[in-house]
Amino acid sequence: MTKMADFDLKDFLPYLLNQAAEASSVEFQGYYKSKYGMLRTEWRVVFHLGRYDHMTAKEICDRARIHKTKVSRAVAELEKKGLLIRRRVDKDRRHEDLVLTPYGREVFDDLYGAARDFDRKLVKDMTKEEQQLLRKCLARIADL
Amino acid sequence: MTKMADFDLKDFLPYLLNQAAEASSVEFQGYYKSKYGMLRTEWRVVFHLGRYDHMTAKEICDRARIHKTKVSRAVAELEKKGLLIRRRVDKDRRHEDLVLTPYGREVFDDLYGAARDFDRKLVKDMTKEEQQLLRKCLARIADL
DNA sequence: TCTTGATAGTTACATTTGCAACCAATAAAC
DNA sequence: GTTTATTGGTTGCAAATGTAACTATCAAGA
Repeated sequence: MTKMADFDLKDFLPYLLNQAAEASSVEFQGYYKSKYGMLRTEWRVVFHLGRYDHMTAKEICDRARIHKTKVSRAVAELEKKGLLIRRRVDKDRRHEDLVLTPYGREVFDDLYGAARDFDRKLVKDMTKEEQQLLRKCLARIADL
Repeated sequence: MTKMADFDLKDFLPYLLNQAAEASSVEFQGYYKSKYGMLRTEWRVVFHLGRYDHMTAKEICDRARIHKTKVSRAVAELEKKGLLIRRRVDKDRRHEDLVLTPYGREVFDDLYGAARDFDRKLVKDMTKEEQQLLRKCLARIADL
C-alpha cells in the first residue's frame, strides 16, 4: 500500500464535482429531453437566446464556453425543430444572428421556469451562506 | 422578456457544477491521458484496485457509480495494456477478481500522488472551512 | 489589386458513450 | 431434477463528441 491510504476517490475534488454535476443534471435533463427531445447543448443555446434575445453562434460559444461544432449542431437541430431562425447580417455575412421563434420562446419560458424551480430544490436545505459559498467556490474553480 | 430576468445560466447550479467539474478535470485528464493513454474510467478503475487491492467489476460499479459496460470496457483495455489481470473465482465463476500487475501498481502510485497534489492545488486558496463545506455540499448533491 | 491571414461556421471521421439485447453461471421454485 | 429468475459481465448498434480540415467572408498589407 501507499503512504497516503487515507485519500479516497470520494475525497478527490474532480471526482466529487463530476458526481455532483452528473447527479444534479439528470433530473432536469430528463425534463427537456422527454418533453422536447432536446439535448443539453440545445437547451443551453435556447437559454441564451431566451435570455439575451438574439446572439450569434460565436457569442454563445464564448459566453457559455461551448465548442463551436457543438453549437453549430445544436443550432441546426433547433432550426429543424422550429425553435429558432437564422437572420443574415448584411454588415458581415459570416455571422448569423439567431432568434427564437414564438414556439421557441414558449419552450424557453417553460424550461426557464423549470430550471429555476429545480435550482431552488437543489439548495433547499442549505443555508443562505452555504449557498453563496458553494456558488462562489464553483465559480472560482470554473474560472467564470 | 420573462419575469425573472435576473436568473442567469451562471446562477444555475447544474451549469456551475458542470463547468467546475469540467475545468477541474481537464488538467489531470491530460496527465494520465498523455502519459499512459488512459481514459477517465480506466483511471477510476485503477484507482479502486490500487486503493482496495482487489475487487470485482461489480464492486467497482457500485462503489464508483459507473455503468457496467463502461467498467467492462475499461477493464478490457487495462488488461490489454498490462495494468491488471483477472483472476477466476472458483466459488462463483460469474465474478472475476481484478488485481493490478506490478506495472499497474507503478502507474497507480504515480497517478495517486499526482491526484493528491492536484487536489491540493485546487483548494489552495480556500480556507479549511470553505473546503470542508464545499466537499460536504458536493457530497450531498451527489448523494454519496 | 492581389496576396496573406484571420474569423464564423460547417462537415467528415474517428473515438466514446448509452442502451438494449445477449451469454453464462448460479440460485430459487416447483 | 428440471424449469425459471437473477446476477455478473460482454457485445452490437445507434447516438454523441472531439479533432481537424474545410468553405466562405472579411480585413490588412504590399
